[in-house]
Amino acid sequence: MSQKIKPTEAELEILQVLWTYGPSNVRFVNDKLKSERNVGYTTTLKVMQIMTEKGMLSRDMNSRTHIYVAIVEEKETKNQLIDKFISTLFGGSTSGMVLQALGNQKCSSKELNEIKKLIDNIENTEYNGTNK
Amino acid sequence: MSQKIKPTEAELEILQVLWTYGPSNVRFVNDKLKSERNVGYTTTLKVMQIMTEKGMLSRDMNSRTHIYVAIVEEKETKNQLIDKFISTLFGGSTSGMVLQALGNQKCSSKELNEIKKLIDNIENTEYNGTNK
DNA sequence: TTCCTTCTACGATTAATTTCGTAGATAAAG
DNA sequence: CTTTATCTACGAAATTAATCGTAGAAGGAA
Repeated sequence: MSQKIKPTEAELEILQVLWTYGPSNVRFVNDKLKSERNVGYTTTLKVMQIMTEKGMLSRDMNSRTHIYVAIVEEKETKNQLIDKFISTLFGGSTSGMVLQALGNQKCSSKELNEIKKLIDNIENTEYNGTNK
Repeated sequence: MSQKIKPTEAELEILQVLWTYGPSNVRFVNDKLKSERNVGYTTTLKVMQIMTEKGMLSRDMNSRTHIYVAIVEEKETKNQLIDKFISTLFGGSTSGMVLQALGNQKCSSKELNEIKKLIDNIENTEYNGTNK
């Protein structure tokens, strides 16, 4: 069983950068964050240090400029967040959430087809034990 | 344009109750919350009072026991939360989020069919102007 | 009326998060 | 070598959220 991962807003933004671009130093992460909103360098540094203490990140301290790596896994973390989101807002109904998301977001027909394809996949593997 | 609605965790729980059961007093809401986790009566009272100040709720103070009503709309609020969720975690890709949600949650085949039906609907109305 | 329960108001505290300033070390530039 | 830029460490302030205790009003029961 995996421990409960509960990143704060600021932590999530940082994880996004590390998941997207891979191991990075504080300067790089802060630059990425600043393209979205205003945030000071030492603020980002501090949060990343705290995340390291919490075990979300690890860092290579060999060079003066530390390189940080996300330890928490992207897929697992996002799944956990989706889970919580669905259970809080949609009484645990995945389809309820999906219906609302699809009903109100713009989604290209290509994307819609991908989703249908996935659903077909799930339905087809439903009885051979790879999906329960 | 609607103002930004940003309920906290505790506030969301309360909204859920009010959306589900309609106008309620503090006692009722607190009882519902307590079926999920431990929370004191005055805590719930306080949060609901704050929500009223913030304009999320209104209340009928005619009787001694105040009746609270959710002012923020369920659908609109959830849409806003989904939007933020998708943009923070999936770079704004609705299908990305849906794929991950469907891929990792259990969903009955009945639900999957509902989703497919909805997709078909969207695709069919895509060219007659009711959906862009 | 008297006692017990329930309700709101309000203040205060705790806790978690976010933010940033400053100091000191190291590296790079001149 | 001296100056300037950059980095980490650290402390602490500012914000925001969540929790609860207590007081006093109001209602109901005996």
